[in-house]
Amino acid sequence: MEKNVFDDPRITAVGLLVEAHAGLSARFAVQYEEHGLSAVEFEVLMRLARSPGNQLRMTDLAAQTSLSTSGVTRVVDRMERDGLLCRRACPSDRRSSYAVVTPSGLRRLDETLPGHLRIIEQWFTGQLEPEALTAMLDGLRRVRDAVHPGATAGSTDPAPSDEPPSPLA
Amino acid sequence: MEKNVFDDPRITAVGLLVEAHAGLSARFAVQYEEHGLSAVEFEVLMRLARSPGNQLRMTDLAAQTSLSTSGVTRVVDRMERDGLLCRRACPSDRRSSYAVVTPSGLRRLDETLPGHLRIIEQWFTGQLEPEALTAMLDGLRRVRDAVHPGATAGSTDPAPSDEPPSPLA
DNA sequence: GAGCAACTATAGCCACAGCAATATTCCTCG
DNA sequence: CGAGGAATATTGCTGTGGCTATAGTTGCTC
Repeated sequence: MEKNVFDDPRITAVGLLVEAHAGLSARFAVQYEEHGLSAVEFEVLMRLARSPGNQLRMTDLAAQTSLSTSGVTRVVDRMERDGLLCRRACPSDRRSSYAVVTPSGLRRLDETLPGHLRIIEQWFTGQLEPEALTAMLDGLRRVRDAVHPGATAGSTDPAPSDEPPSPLA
Repeated sequence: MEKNVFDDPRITAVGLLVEAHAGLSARFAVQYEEHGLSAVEFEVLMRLARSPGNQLRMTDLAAQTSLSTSGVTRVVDRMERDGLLCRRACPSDRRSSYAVVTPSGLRRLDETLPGHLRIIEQWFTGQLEPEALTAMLDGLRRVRDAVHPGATAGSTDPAPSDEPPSPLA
């Protein structure tokens, strides 16, 4: 009997992470759709709504999401067309424009958030006792801090902007 | 001072999961690329290589990956064109075809796996002491079992096939 | 002040994947 | 045995997002 690489505990570990993430994302997606949003649109709304003035420069929005700058252009195009966002010229730098959440966008987010939180509680945080939950979250935080999303390549100290790279946590 | 929804611990929790996953996936992606593979191609190779006969019916491959059946058709097209896979007619059911890993595909996987494992260890499993790691993995397993990837909608008992739905863990 | 590099947003082009439609094959029931 | 329905793989169409080029803007250097 030869050793089977596929049973390697490291493979198992990433499998758990990937499948937990995928399953949760799928749950989120169906709930987003109930409110006419996609996952990226929801994330954009969240990032903007938590920013001062409900707005963010396109570049900063790209840095905070998993999108490229051109990707942000397209998403903002769609969401502006749908009335959730609008563009605003940056007074101090004519290269930049702000994406601003409209009242309609804020309303949409308010409608979507309660169900979102309910899903998180039902399928994620509520699945574990408090100690187990904090243990898992501590582990995830350590991993997150290590891989540091935003520092994709092996740069020593990216510091892409003044904003904290991961304000979500 | 009003309560800020964005500081809700549930939001923080999913943020950790999402960012840890995203960061790790990004690390994986650059290593895959060093060996001319994409993430889905690597996953396809893994799923096939661990299956008896290094083969799987297209539908079963779709069920085991995050792809739809048409998605599998395209991926297998590309990988067959690249010589990593080949199609084989199913003798017992002429509707089905097998995707079979070629020796070249197995070689590619063998070349890619060591670096993959190294990345997992460096950025994921190696970031935590053994007890913290198992605590986190136990939590992830509970969440994974709850959301049950493959049962996307609210069906009570999907049981899509005889195969275990998540052989990765 | 002129020149030049860096930055910002966008548009063109392409790859990828999902949905729906289609063709073929299998199975079950009458 | 035949008909109808389920299953399987594929293709067309579409939406999405990344990469690169481009145009406009800023700031730095000399």
